[in-house]
Amino acid sequence: MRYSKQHKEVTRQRIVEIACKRFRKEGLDAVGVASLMADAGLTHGGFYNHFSSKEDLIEEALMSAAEGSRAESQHDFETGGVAQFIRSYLRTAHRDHPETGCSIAALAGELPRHPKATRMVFTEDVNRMILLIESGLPKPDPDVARAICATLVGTLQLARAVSDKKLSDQLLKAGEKAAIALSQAG
Amino acid sequence: MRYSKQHKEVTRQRIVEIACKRFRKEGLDAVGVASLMADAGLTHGGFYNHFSSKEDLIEEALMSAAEGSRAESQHDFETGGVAQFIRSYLRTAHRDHPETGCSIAALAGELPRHPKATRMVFTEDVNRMILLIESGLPKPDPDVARAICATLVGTLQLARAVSDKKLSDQLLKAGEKAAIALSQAG
DNA sequence: TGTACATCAGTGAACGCGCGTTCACTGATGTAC
DNA sequence: TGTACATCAGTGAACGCGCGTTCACTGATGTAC
Repeated sequence: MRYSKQHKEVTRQRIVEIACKRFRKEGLDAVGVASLMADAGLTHGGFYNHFSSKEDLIEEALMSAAEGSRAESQHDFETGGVAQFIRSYLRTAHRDHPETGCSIAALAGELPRHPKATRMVFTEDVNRMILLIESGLPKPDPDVARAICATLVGTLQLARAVSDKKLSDQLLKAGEKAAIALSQAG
Repeated sequence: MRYSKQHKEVTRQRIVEIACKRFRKEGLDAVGVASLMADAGLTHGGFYNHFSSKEDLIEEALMSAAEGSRAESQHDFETGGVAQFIRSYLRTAHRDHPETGCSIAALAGELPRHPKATRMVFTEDVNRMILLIESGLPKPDPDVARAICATLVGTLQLARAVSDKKLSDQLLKAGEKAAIALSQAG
């Protein structure tokens, strides 16, 4: 079955989108190639028509996830500055839906064990997030932006990991308060 | 071969200790039962004489890791207060040696996908770390302690995940500065 | 004190399963004549 | 316009491998007599 011109690219994008969501929700290792392709309505053999390896797809998915988040983040900054971005990042809906959320928070824990190339894509995303935060500070300071980034990521991760819902909510609130204080202190 | 009275307990502790290190370094999923037992000088079949499942060992290892860190942390607090604890937590040696470091930072990313029982042990550890930080604050405030905890964990995770050594060092420095500022602001 | 036996930590083959990857194949459609 | 052929996205069986777990077995030593 030969397909129309753009067909292959459309399929490829569908796979990347699905991977992008499932990686953030289930983790990089837990999502298998076969299960991913089944989700896209295909069989696993065709995977290698689109990607040279699973690691290759991971890189693509990381880039795609970052691109998706950027639009949302920039909207927050435009409407309410860095404080709005912080509140939006640490809202309970973000904690409860990693599949559409920040890939940095979702995947930071797995990345140290992945190849350099993958970590470089991730590092790009981290740099972009730091720059975005810095640009929203009353007195731009890269160190403050780095610390706010780390606070947001750490808060979201802990809020997702603990089994106590009350503590999880408290972590989000405490992280929000501290991140906003840091952003204003400069 | 029948062994002396304490022999079984000694072996069990050896397995827990090795697991404790390797889980933090390689991740919970990446460390297999067989490889773990080989590291302890045993074969994999005997594993179930000591633990009911791999998840059971994970719980044990989490408790053991937390206990090990506590002594070290308390020493930091006694000698230099919360500022010393923060500096010690964010030193490059801690970033570079997860196997002997904080299990919260090392495993937070994997925990959301583990059973409730495991997450409860983890939550206990998080609570203890928060209480320890709070007790060292000039004006004890649980929210400040929670935020500092999140900042430390997030900073260490990002510093470990990025591929750019310079950025990694900058993150540690920025996190340290911000965490100390938070601890003093109360 | 000497012997027979019970104990049980540790062994290693085997279980079913899912993993990432390879590869010979299919067959609908675009292209060349 | 009609036919023969090349293309190539997608198929599905198969590869070797490691996983967590089970189980019949071993054999040195503690215990009972």
